[in-house]
Amino acid sequence: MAKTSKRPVLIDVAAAAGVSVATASKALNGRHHVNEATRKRVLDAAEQLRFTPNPFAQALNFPVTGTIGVLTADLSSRFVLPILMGVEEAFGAGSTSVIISDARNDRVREQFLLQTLVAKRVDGIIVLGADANPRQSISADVPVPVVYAYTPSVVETDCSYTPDNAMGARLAIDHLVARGRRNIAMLNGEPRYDAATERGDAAVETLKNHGLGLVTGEVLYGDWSERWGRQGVQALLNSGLPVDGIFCGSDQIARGVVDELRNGGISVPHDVAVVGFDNWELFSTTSQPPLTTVDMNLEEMGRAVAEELQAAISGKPRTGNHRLPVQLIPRESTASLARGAGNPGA
Amino acid sequence: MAKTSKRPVLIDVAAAAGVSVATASKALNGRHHVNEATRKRVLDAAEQLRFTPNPFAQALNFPVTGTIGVLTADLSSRFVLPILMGVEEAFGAGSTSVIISDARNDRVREQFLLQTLVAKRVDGIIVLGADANPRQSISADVPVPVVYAYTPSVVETDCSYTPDNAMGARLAIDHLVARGRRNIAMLNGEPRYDAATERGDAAVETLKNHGLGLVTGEVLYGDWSERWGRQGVQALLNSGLPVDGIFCGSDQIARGVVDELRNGGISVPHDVAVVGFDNWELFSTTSQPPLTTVDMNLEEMGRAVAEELQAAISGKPRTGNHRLPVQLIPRESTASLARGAGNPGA
DNA sequence: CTGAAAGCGCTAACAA
DNA sequence: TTGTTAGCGCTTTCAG
Repeated sequence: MAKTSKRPVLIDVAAAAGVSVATASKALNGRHHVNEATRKRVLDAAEQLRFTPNPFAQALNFPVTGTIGVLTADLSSRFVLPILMGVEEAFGAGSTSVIISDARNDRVREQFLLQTLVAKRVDGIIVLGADANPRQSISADVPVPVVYAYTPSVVETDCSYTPDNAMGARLAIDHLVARGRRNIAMLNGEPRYDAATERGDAAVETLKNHGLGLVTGEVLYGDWSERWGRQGVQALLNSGLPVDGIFCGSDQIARGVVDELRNGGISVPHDVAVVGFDNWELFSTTSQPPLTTVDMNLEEMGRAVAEELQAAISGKPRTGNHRLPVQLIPRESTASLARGAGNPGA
Repeated sequence: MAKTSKRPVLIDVAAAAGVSVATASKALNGRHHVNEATRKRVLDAAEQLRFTPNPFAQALNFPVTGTIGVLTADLSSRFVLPILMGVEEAFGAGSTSVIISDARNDRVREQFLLQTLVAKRVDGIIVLGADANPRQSISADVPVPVVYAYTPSVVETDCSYTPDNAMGARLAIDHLVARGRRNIAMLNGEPRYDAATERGDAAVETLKNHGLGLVTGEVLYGDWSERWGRQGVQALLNSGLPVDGIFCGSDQIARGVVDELRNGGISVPHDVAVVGFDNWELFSTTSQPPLTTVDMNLEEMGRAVAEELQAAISGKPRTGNHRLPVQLIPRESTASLARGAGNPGA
């Protein structure tokens, strides 16, 4: 019968190289005790036939399968995607494939997807949360290592990576103070999010270390919207307080703040310097002026989590919640007055 | 030696049920000629042992592997994610896993990832583009079916799904005309994108069918930004033309348009009705007023592409570029004057 | 209706 | 250094 042009398998390579499958296997895998000339012959044959080993057959012989699962709470979340990209980058180049499953904020669906991942024999699982509040642990439901990203697990011995929100607040406040601002207010997001409270608390503490306090006495909490940014500015203006710096819990808030200040005829950064949070470029770079903001390095977080999972899979698990350093991205909303377009005197 | 608590395998199930592996296999897979009582015993045993078949062993016996690859040009693209979600939804529930790889707009990297996917024995590949311009075909480089989404392949016999941009423009213009607008302008995106020209051309043609023409004589092309929306409005105002409706090539443009009209003291929708494109909710719903816009049903596209790939894998391939219907989402930016907050008199 | 045995493609003892 | 052989876990003829 006609030779159906199937993929070449190891036997074909072995035959072409005039050796046994065992030798071919060893040669291909760089194992010990293979004559260099023989190895070369095998490699050439494999090349010629465009042979790629069947990963399913390989997986059958090994405890690890070369696939990991990413379970997202909500794929459409703004914070999930950059982390996913980091994960993909860390694994994608190598021989590990990344299977994604999106729970769509549904616990039942999540449990189902988890079982599916386990059935597929993933070597490990990354859980990507959409907010910073601790979540239920899945580690006990699953026979493989799990690493949590953005959202930590409530179980302290699980391994999680979350952004260092406190560090972000510290950088922001230090920056404002270094820019000569002393009358600082904070317009924060929703207090039910740990991300908000961590930033708020750290801002207060950092100010205290500078011998300062918030000009409003306390952090102003609202939601994460532009609208709240605008409202907050209104409130500040109405209060008559001498504000010269505003630290916002998110770039969206900051965007509203900057817009409303402009509407009120107040110059940013000359009269008031503004710092955002997230470095969501859609807002931070198109704002007028562009926003100084805190970047959580989410892609980096993805990479870190990927490496941590790799380590756990190879038997070197780490535990606890790791705070990933953030960085300040200085832009014009806090530019030095000397260089700014504002009043050059003083 | 101690029984290391490994996963149960088929032999274990067979033993527990007191049958041979062959029978167990048949029972589990609903094959012919298995006594109902026996089948039940096997199923119970499997349940008890929490047995899940090793997919790698299964794949070794079947031509299909139950995994498909998604190759994205740019994971961070706004258009890619919704499609990916649709794909994930269509496959994720079933037994097919979705492996993602992000080429990051790098041809070399793309080729590499492609080979990796092939090496992993995916049953098929979905190529997710980030813009509407036709792209190079990969179908010849790869021994499995390929379906293109958003970005069609230049090869006409390849199978692609793209949004029906012309339909979107038609819906938008029909809607404006139905709202009584006769002096319509179009502020479009960059002309080097097919998405822009398709929308522009269809808008002109639809107006002609209504016995109308663009108030500016021709489509105004710019880029996809808010800034261009604002500039465009300025230009229209300066021209002194009696504009009462603006169709925008994107929601970002529309957002700029609405903002600038408001700054100019012109009421939306009373004086000028505005229609956007994309239904990017970040802009379309937060705009003041919220934007009537065209939704490309990208998640639906993801589902359609997934089904098409399924079909192709099971030997029923289709070819050609399929235009996916879009829909108009009416919001306040084109509300009826009678119901609007504007001048209630006529 | 059931089971023994072959084999999917590969790796790893063990001989030679 | 190389080849022979026995599996990995499963499905599937083919006898019984």
